[in-house]
Amino acid sequence: MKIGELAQEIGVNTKTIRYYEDIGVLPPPDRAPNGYRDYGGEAVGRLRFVRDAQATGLTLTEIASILDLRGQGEATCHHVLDLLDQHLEDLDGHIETLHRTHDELLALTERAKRLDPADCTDPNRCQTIEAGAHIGAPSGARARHVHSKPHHH
Amino acid sequence: MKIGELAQEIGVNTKTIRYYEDIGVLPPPDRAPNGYRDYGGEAVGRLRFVRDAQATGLTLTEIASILDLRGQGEATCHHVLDLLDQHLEDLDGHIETLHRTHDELLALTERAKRLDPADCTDPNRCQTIEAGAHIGAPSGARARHVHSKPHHH
DNA sequence: CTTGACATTCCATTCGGATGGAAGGTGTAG
DNA sequence: CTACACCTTCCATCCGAATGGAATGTCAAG
Repeated sequence: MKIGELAQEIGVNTKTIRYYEDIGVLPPPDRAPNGYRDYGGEAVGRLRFVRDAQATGLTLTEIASILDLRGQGEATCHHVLDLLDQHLEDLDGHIETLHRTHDELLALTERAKRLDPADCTDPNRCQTIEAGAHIGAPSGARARHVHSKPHHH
Repeated sequence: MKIGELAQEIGVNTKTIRYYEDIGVLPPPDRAPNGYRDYGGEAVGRLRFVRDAQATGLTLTEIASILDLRGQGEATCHHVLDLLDQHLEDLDGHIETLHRTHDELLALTERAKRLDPADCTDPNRCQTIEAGAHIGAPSGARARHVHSKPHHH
């Protein structure tokens, strides 16, 4: 299958696919006689996994190191396992934060809707905003998570 | 409290806090006579909320539009509500993807560990990789989610 | 045999989200 | 007084993740 078909199947830009190939997230596919990239069926699953893994917060580089490392030996094996372990742990915390904040946002919208049957008539006060103003303030112990990855410059 | 104290409390760089202020995510705090930023207690909750909201995938701009908009009138109210609704929906899907991929990753590491009591002795084959090679391929209906937000350039 | 949809490579730009560093002011402990 | 940590503003840079566009090639349909 050609790059455009793959792109459409997964719903990404062809540019993105070439970019993934450049940075080593996707292996270079075969080429048709005319030089066009020619993908086999596995490519779909691969790409799909990349998007999912990305959604869990893995960077493309980490995903690459999981999927595209053969020929590196023992050290890397441990490295990859550690990475996965660590990420799973992070992920659990992250999911928790998500749930918590989900509930907060939900409460916020509900309150705003209830507050608001008269439909925000005063152009100088947005009640959603008022309602949100004190958000996050008086609610108990809050685990820090977010970007445990420090930016490393 | 001074910017450094706030920063330490939440665990972010002071630069980041000034940056948030610049882009309107945090309101300009009072200033001490010497010009230093002087934060009240609410700032902690605010900043905490920003980090949590960010963790759910809201961009700083969206967070700003939720928290920092008074004086815009009706249109904006609806806009904010829509944004929240939409985001909650996205969030549910996202959490689901996270769970699914969490399970996949977990299975992957487990399998790798089991496969591997002899500890990856062949420097030319990483079994974790082999195990991962077919990942994402033959497992049923997979809801697309990830970045529903198209990049808008 | 041209028109249009798709490819290719290569280089530049965008965007969001920070972070670095210079140049200088402030405040407090020794 | 002098370190020294901390603050200020302003400007530059970095990173990850794409995306845009130019110049060119390929192919199928009319």
